[in-house]
Amino acid sequence: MNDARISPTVLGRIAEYFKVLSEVSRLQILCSLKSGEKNVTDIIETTGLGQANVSKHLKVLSQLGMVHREPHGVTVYYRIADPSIFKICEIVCDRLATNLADQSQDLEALSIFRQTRH
Amino acid sequence: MNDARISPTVLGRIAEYFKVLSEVSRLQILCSLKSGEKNVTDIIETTGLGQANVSKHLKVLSQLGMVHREPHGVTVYYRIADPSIFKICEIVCDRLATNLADQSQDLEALSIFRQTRH
DNA sequence: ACATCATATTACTATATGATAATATGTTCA
DNA sequence: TGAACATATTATCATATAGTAATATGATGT
Repeated sequence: MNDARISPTVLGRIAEYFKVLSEVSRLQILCSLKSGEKNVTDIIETTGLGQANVSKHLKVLSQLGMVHREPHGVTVYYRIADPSIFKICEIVCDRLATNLADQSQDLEALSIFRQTRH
Repeated sequence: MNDARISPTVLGRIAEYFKVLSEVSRLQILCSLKSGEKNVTDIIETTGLGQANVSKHLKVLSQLGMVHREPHGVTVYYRIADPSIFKICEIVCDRLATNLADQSQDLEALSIFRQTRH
């Protein structure tokens, strides 16, 4: 009934969270960390992204608490700090999959126009 | 072990989905539809956003299959087409809440520095 | 046909940010 | 101390897009 008006401040936090997840490069980085802790050089290699770029993205990710930063001597290790990210991605993937399925079903419905030649 | 390299195309789709959810205005619109179907004028009123702005956002939302568009005569009704949005938002909110809780616990830990005056 | 109303589109501006090259910081080891 | 290396920062450019005013489209009732 009532629309449970959520304060713009809270919506802003949520939007901020989604914005971090809305870049392919950052998703690549998160995926590369899914199998476990990696240092920056490893991340650069597995993602193919530029060094400065990776460094900047890692800063964003760690500032929002999505990854955990742990320096060891001269190298710095990062790991996923917020596994709920992947649960969220799963839901999105499911949704995208069903969308695609619906679309292909629509296409299937058009089969009545197909010429049946053999 | 292996990082299950997801194709950039798929990651792009996922990123696109998150990008749509990463704007406060669009979250406002989605929230205003949570209680049920609304026409554009209603959405404009409940969100306080400009008309052109709402119209543009609704186009984005419906093109990505998040809302469903249904014209009735001169007015157009929109409704949530993808309720999994709210499940996702819930997870994010939980996460933000625990983040805040952690932070306030950190603050609490600093209490050893507090002067105990009464 | 015309006036009215709801919604959509267009054109424009201002702002944000992703990518990258160059440079800086900071650590280890000789 | 100084060289070598890993990571971070800065400056810059190019691109994307949110907001808005003005206008267009399209349906309804007279």
